[in-house]
Amino acid sequence: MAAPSTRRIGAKDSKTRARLLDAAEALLLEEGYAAVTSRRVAARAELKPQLVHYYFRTMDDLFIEVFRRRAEQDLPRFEEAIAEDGSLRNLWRLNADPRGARFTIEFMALANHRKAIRAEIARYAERFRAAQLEAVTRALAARGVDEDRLPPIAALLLMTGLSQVIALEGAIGVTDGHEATLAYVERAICDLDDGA
Amino acid sequence: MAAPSTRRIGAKDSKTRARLLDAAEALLLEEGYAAVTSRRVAARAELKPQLVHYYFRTMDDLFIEVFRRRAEQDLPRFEEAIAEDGSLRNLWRLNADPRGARFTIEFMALANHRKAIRAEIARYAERFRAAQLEAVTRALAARGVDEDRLPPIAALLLMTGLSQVIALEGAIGVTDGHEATLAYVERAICDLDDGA
DNA sequence: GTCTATACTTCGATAGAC
DNA sequence: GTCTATCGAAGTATAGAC
Repeated sequence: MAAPSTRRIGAKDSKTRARLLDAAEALLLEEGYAAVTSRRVAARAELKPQLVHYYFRTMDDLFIEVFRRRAEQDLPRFEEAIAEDGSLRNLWRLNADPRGARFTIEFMALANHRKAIRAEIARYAERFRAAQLEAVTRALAARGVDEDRLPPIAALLLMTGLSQVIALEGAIGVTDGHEATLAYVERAICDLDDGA
Repeated sequence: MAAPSTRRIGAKDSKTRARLLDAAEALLLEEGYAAVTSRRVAARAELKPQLVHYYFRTMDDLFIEVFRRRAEQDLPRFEEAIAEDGSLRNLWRLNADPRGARFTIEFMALANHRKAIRAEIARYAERFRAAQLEAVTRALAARGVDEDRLPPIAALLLMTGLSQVIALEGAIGVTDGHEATLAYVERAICDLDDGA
C-alpha cells in the first residue's frame, strides 16, 4: 500500500495552478520531459518551487494534468475539423502540426520512463486513435478507396509517424527532405480528397 | 572556455568500460534516457557508481559513446543489407526493428534535452539518412518508379516514421492496428521489389 | 592502469506558518 | 485557502588511494 499522505492540495481553479501547468507544458515542448522538474517549472512560472507540490501531490500528477488538459482541448478540435467537410486534408493538417507531434512523442517517452503514468497516457492515446481512425475510414470509403488497397489504419499510422519523425528531427536541426516530403503528402491527400 | 579538467580517464579497451556501455544502452532502451544515471548504470553493471566517471568524463560523454558504438556497428550492416540484392525488403526489415527505432527516438529526445550532444547526434543521423536515401533512390529507379509518383525521400521518411510510431506505442502497450499495418507495408514493399 | 572516499548540487516531498 | 522552511534521497563530478 502507498502512504496515505493527508497533505492538502490547492484549488483546481487557482490562477497559480494554471500558471504552473502552462510552465510545465512549455518546458516539456522546448526541452523535453526530463527538463520538467519542480524547480524549473516554478522558476519559469516565477513562483516558489514548493508551490508545485502544493498544487500537485507528485510530479507524476503534474504530468498527468498537463496531458489531460491538452488532450481534452484537442480531442474536440480534431472531431470538429473532421466533421466539417469529411476531408482528410483537415485531419492531416492538424496531425502535421509539429507542436502536437512533439507533445505526443514526449508523453510517450515519459510513459515509457515512468510506469506510474503509463496507463493514463495509453488510455487517451487509444481514444485519439479511435476517433481519427473512424474519420479516416469514412473519408476513404466515401472516396471509393478499397480497404485492401489502402487500409485506413495503415494510412493513419503512416500519417502520424511521418509528422512525428519530422517534428523530432526538426527539433535537433535535421531537416533534409522534410519540405519535399510534406509537399508530396499534402498533394497526395488533396488529390484523394478531390477524388483522383 | 570550459574547465581544463586534467582528471585521468580509463583505457578505451577496458572490459569494465564495455560493461558500462552495455548497461547504459540496455537502460536506455528499457526505460528511456532519463533512467540512464551514473548510479543506475553502475548498479546494472554491478560496479561502483564512481567508475562511470572514471571511464567517462561526463554523462554526456557516456551518451555519445553509446550512440557512436551502435551507429558504427549498424551503419555497415545497413549498407551490406542494401547492397546484397538491392531490394527494399531488407532495408525495410532492418528499419522496422523496434530496438533500432527505440534507440533512435531516445537519442533524438535526448539531443533535444541536452544541447551539448545535439550536434553529434545530428551528424550521425544525417549520415544514416544519406546512406538509406541512396539505397531507396536506386531501388525505386531500378523498378521504374517515377520520382514524381513516389519521391524516394518521402518513401524513406514514411518508412522511418512508421517504425518509430509502432515502436513507441508498442513500448507503452498500445498495439491496435500495428500488425495489420505491418502486414500491409510488408506486402506493398515486396510487390514493389518483385516489380508490380 | 584501476578503483574509492568524498564534495557539492539538484530534486522530490512534507510539515507547518500565515 | 495559500505559501514557506526544511529534510532526506539521488545525481554529477573530482581528488587521491591502491
